[in-house]
Amino acid sequence: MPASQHGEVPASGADIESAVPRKRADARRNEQTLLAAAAAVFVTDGVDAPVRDIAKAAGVGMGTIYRHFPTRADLIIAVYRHQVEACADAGPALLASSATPYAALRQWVDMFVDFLVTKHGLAGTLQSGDTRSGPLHAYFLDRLRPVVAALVEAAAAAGQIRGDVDPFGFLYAVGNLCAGDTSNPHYDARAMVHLLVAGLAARPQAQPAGG
Amino acid sequence: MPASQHGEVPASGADIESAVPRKRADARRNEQTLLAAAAAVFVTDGVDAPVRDIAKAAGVGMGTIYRHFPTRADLIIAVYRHQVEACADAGPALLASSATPYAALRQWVDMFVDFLVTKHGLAGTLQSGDTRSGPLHAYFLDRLRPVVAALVEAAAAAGQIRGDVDPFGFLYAVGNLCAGDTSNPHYDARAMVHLLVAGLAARPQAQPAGG
DNA sequence: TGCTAAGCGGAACAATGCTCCGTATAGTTA
DNA sequence: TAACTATACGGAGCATTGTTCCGCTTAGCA
Repeated sequence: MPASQHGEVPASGADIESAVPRKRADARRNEQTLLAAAAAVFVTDGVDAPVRDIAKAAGVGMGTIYRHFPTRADLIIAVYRHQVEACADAGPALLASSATPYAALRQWVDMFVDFLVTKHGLAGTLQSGDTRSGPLHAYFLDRLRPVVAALVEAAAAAGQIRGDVDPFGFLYAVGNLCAGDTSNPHYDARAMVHLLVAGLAARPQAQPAGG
Repeated sequence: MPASQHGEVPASGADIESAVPRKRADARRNEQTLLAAAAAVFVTDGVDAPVRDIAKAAGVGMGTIYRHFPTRADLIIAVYRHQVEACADAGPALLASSATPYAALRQWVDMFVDFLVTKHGLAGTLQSGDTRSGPLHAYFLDRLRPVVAALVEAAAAAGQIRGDVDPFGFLYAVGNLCAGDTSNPHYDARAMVHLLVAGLAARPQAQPAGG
């Protein structure tokens, strides 16, 4: 199957001639500089740092950023791509190594939450439905939804969680729970996600939904 | 007791002389016009509508908006104050009328979620930790936290939910779950909140929290 | 060494929250 | 009724931020 094959991306498809004529050396150098600078700025100022600050940190102009990364969201994707891929790969691995599918699901969620919570503002950018964040939103969800779906379906098949859980909605919900003021000492995103995951395993009972 | 006494606000404290010298007639008229216009714009364009649009809809200038409402957030608070107060009042009422505290909690959460979900963008504005939304954030949380705390504590005392639930965090979490792209047909905020509430009632089990 | 396409920097544009200040007027007083 | 002043108003303007545009520079090649 045409799986992910991420990791090193030397010259983005060097085999297919004519398609990508190989970038100029300074361009490749700048791309790496930008990724490093962006990662550093994201750590100190959060993912919401202005594009200008990143350009300044990298010592390049605005135009250079936007030639390499069409939008802010694309830059964010590029910076975190490796970690997202690692999360995606961890799903099947946990499913294979854990005692039960539900245990795998819990571990996977813990890993994902750790990722989101430590990247200040990332979860927020992920959820905001504005046009600009579109690509980021789509990338995360497209990449991770199948992984979550496999975990959820396995746990449901094993009878460990209810069978009516929408994987997409669940993933989105976990992201939402990690959004907002992450530095707020009074809000413990991990605890709330644990509650949500516990709810997954609870036997569905008649909800007095008044609406 | 100096309770809320919201609803009509004739001259904001007519008894205390000198403190508030009673606004001019045109000012009072404009404030009402603004509230109505803002409410209408929020319904059609969402809570994130630009201040300029609201000014235009009300037929006033920017200055007029900002004299009446120091920030965007204050305007939003004013528009939804009645509904927030209604939510706050519903807490004790449900606790008194419901069969069990947990049932009251569930019903209250349903009511709150209905409120948030139908006001496009409100939950998002609520959570975003930026300075501008500060007042809104603070108002909602300060007003509703005690209500949720009473519900949660009653349910915990009755042994219906776990005892280690932080009311603040729970309220914040519900708000978060309602944030994001509410119009996304693939995301059902109500269902996710139900999951969270179900997790409240689940017996705490050893979480393999790796951290 | 010279040429050209690829790449670069940063000014400029658009959107948006908010401030400032000159002008208009409600309410009062003579 | 006329004059006066505190109050209120309108909207231009400022600051921030994502994004685009375009003239200048330079890597890579002949």
